[in-house]
Amino acid sequence: MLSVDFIRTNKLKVLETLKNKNRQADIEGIFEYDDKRREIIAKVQALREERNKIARQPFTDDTKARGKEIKEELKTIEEELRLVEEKLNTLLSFVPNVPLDEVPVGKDEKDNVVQRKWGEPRTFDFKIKSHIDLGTSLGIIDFERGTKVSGFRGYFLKNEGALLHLGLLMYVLQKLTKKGYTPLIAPAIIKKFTLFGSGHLPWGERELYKLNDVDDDAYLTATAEIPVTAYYSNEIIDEKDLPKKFVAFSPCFRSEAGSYGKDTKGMYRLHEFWKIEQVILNSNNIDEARTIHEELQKNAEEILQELGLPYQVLLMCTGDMGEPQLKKYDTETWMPSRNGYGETMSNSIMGDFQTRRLNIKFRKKTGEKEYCFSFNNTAVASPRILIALLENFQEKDGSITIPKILQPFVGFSVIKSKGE
RNA sequence: GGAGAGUUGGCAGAGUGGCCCAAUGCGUGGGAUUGCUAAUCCCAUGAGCCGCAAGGCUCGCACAGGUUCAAAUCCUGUACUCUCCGCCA
Repeated sequence: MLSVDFIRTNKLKVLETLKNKNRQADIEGIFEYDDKRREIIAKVQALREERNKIARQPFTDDTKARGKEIKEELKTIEEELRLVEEKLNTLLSFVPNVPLDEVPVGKDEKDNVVQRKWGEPRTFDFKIKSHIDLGTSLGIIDFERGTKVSGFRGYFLKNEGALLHLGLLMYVLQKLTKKGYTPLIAPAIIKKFTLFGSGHLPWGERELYKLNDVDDDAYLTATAEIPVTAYYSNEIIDEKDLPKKFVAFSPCFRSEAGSYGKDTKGMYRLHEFWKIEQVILNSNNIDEARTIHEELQKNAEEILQELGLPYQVLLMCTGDMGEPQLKKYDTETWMPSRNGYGETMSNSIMGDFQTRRLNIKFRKKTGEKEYCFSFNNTAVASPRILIALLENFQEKDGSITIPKILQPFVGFSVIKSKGE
């Protein structure tokens, strides 16, 4: 959410953003409804003022009569205000955030800019297997029974697969905790306001699982970003307590409506996965924002480096970033069976877009209050990362070598082939 | 799921229709005093809006409605917390 003031003073930039991010919003309508709103508020406040004055005076028949009038007038005018505000907020909620200057203008993913690559994709001297074949033959992933029990995109992780999944998450949770991030286990059942707050609504409704039959204000979260960003909703944080850094676990649920045909096999696109997410709240200082963004990026890259997985980092163009983002990096990890890089992490500066919706402010030393900036980046998402892990570290005999860093967390150094 | 008791500012806590535009204390921030520390004293400290300023206004007592000329206070619903019963990991 942007403020009307911001949109007024930066109208050209906002219109340009609509074009660059390929979105639509009724800017003139916003101005119109905002004018109406101001006008009505003035009236409402004047009437309330009179009412309050009368109520503090000695009670007479005259005051009673005037009081009754005011009551009636307020009733209609407050209803009018409610409708205007509702309309204004709806219009406002569709205005995307304005990207930073260094973000490339572009139409779609083809216009993203590779920032750097790390690691050489391994060349194999044998015919490689996909994670699907590896997982099945090693007895560590069971897709058939997964879909039997859970449905399309269902899976079981089994034996070393199960241990690897949890070990990875624990490794990352511990690593970032040591860096001073607060570990957090976030709720997966969340209220609607958190989704609106994060910017997943009003745009992404189709992506979400809704628990209508149980509770009409209950959804399954798509990422820990949503509950964790809302953690401080309606709160004011002392500037000296910033930044707030979290490393948060949650299961993630995605209906993937609209992508039925995509990535239908394997562990790339799933309805259900587990993820450790980095979430930071800070002041609205833009230089600090860039620094924090790089810190989040460095954490993610360190993880991939320690795992020994080749990756590339992309600076996302305007057309391929979401509504709330000021700037976004995607980190893509090498996946041999795709013969290419696949997205495994996504790192965003959200500015005050989310914090306005969630009403999260910070108090400066001077006592002034302003909206915080929010940030988030994946730390690790599994099973997707298992694709890279299994495929990159497979051996000729079908076994998998486990990266050193993970061994203490999983309790083995190799997943042995069950014999061929 | 059932029965009962609660919910006032960062915290404690007063207020049971109009003198509440929420007392007081603690905490916090700023200042004075001060070899250092402590203590003491002064100012500020719910949210927001208007104004260059002086100053003014609105909202706010879990949330949402309602009654009333007037609501923290009365009524209804909801959420949450606590105690007990049931169920459950």
